[in-house]
Amino acid sequence: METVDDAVVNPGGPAAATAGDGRGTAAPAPRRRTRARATASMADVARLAGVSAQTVSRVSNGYPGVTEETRRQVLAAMKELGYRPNSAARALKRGEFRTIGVITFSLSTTGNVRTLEAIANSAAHEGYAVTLLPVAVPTQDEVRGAFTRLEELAVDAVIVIMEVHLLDAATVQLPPHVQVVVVDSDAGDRYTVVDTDQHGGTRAAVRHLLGLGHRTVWHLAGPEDSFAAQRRTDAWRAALTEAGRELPPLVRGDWSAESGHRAGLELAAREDCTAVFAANDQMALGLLRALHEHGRRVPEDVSVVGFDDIPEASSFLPPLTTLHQDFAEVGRLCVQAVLRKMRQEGPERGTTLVPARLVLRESTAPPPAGR
Amino acid sequence: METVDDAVVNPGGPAAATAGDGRGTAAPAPRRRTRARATASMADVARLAGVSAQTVSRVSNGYPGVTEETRRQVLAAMKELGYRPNSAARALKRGEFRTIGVITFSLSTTGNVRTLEAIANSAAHEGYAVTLLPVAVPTQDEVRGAFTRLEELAVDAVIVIMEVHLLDAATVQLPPHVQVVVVDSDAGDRYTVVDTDQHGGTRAAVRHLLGLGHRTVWHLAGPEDSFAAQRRTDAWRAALTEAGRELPPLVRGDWSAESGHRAGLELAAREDCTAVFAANDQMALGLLRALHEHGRRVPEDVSVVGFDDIPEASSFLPPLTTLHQDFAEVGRLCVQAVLRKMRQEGPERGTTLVPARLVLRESTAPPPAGR
DNA sequence: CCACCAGATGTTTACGTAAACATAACAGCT
DNA sequence: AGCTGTTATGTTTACGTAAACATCTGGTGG
Repeated sequence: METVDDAVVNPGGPAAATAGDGRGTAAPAPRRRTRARATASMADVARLAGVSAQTVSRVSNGYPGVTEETRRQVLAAMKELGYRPNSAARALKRGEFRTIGVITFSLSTTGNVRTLEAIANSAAHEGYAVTLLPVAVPTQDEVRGAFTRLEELAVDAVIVIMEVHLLDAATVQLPPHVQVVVVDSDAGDRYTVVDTDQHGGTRAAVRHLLGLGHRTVWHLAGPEDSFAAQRRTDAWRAALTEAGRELPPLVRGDWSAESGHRAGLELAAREDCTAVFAANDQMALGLLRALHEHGRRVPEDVSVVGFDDIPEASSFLPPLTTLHQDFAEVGRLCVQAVLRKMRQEGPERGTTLVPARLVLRESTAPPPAGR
Repeated sequence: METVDDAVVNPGGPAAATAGDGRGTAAPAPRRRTRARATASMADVARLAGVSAQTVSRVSNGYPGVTEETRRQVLAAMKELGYRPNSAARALKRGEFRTIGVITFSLSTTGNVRTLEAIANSAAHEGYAVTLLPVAVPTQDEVRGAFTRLEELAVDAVIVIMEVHLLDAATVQLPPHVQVVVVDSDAGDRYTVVDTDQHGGTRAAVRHLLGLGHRTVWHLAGPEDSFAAQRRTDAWRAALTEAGRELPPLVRGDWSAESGHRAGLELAAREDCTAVFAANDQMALGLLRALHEHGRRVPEDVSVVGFDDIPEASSFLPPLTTLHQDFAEVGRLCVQAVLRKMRQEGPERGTTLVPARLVLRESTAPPPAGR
């Protein structure tokens, strides 16, 4: 073990003996404790390459002012020792971690997961790492807990994938330099927000169904505490009102297929319901099952449109017409926005919307003849 | 903009003027550049509380040997200054980051996501953060890239959620102290592995179907490069052989519902196929659609069993009988294992299996009378 | 021929924390 | 009283890096 350090001979430093400054007064060199180090440091590389640590630093960071010859030597030494920069020391010195924290509710919804994935990819591309801050239950306490953990965490910025009022309520003070970007929120006046264009997407769905001849469109809504759900509901109302159609009573689910099934039982019982816009694909799946169980055919008797375009949507019975969300783009924009804020190039707040695209499959058709 | 910083008044530090130590010999006090610090350090807290930085450190870490009185004062000072420990400095000093890296393929499969989520939760519970290392495409180059990024990353351990031969092939040298735990692999002889009991689960599925009276069981397999898929296929073969049944030809998919649909078209055409074990629920979904399209009823004509028990499985048409994977437990065990390795308490290698549980729903029944 | 410049390289220092060691105060005992 | 041990607290130092500053070299132009 000891041998490692001992083997590192001073490779003929330029006779630094004369450099005996006034410091080493007495004491016959108390010989630094020779411990076998797990990783090589700049000093080790410097010693082996016969240069100063600073030069190693310059090479490591690709700074100019190093001869090609010297650079080669340093690189060789790095390789020999298996040198890896110590990110902790680097972060301490530089005051930044090159890490983005992502705080989100349980990864059970497709949207969050896909967004997270895109964020991670974009961040990696920009040389940033992503630290995941899971929040088990969407209660204020939990959120506050996550933020408290976050406060001590090594991150330069935070992307929040959830309704922001929980964030507001959690009276946590982030370190002043930590930037925040939010998904799934309407707080564009206070934060930088990136989101799918819920309104436009919903509008496209409703218009598609009305265009097929349906008298009106029912809505299977998501949970009240979700901003996305709320926006879709609002947009649905607006689109119907604008078209001068009757507004059917709202049916509410909680995003899960099971809740879609429960709600679907209600809808299936109503003869006058010929078109349903479900706030996500999972609920649409449950709805499809409920309709099937009640002998109502899709799309002959009832048309269904979903939201999200999860990969399975094309394998539903029948394949689901739905709104495709470009999560990859949302994630990418989040990272861009947060980096811009860190460089103080971007605006402090404002909302960026990513369009949703209607994907036509086989779950929609004109209403039954009689209607 | 600037106002923010300017507004941060020094909250009446105890006239630190007298602290003019003996260092500044000549030069009329070059006055350290008075920059508005973003965060308070231990020294700041110590000054305000009238103690040494070391005492602040002790309080911060909950070490003993501090009077209740002193502790209170320090805590008050911390609160007043909004002190947050600097994790970079801490990591540098301690030589550990309290962070676990998770490297996985695209988060498109339920299993990976759920495992990741459980890992994140368990890690948070243990005071560890999770850094996500996304690998866009499962090529050696990509994996190597991820590991290279990882090498410079601030992590103490790595959990790999993917077939490990890619890891082997990627000739990357992790820093020696970084521990590794693997999911979805058979490399128990070289690594610490945690996984669902693919074999036991598959066996339960096959026995269930045989028990219902089916002559044999067909298998809709996952992609060849997935270890989990391979294990399920092997186990399916073993279970049939053991029962002395005929081994039908293998049908292969790629995990996706779409591939399940394609493969399902083949199966649906065969009259002698009355029972199918699909390697995951998504493919089972596609299979259900294909069977439906061919007028073959489930479960009356064909029985189907899936694997995973995704939340939507209970809303399939019909609700799917499937093997429930306890991803939460897998994730928890990964974290436990990796922490144990870090403390050098655990074995270097070996495999831990988490049982899969057969969930009976409505997609299985005895074969049609004639068969 | 020398002052001066630019580029390459070395030296010092600080980032914030916590281990190791040092000191001080005091209680309990002979 | 004097010794010993215990507890609370302070001081020094090192972790690995990189900015700031210092030094050295060789060339250029007056």
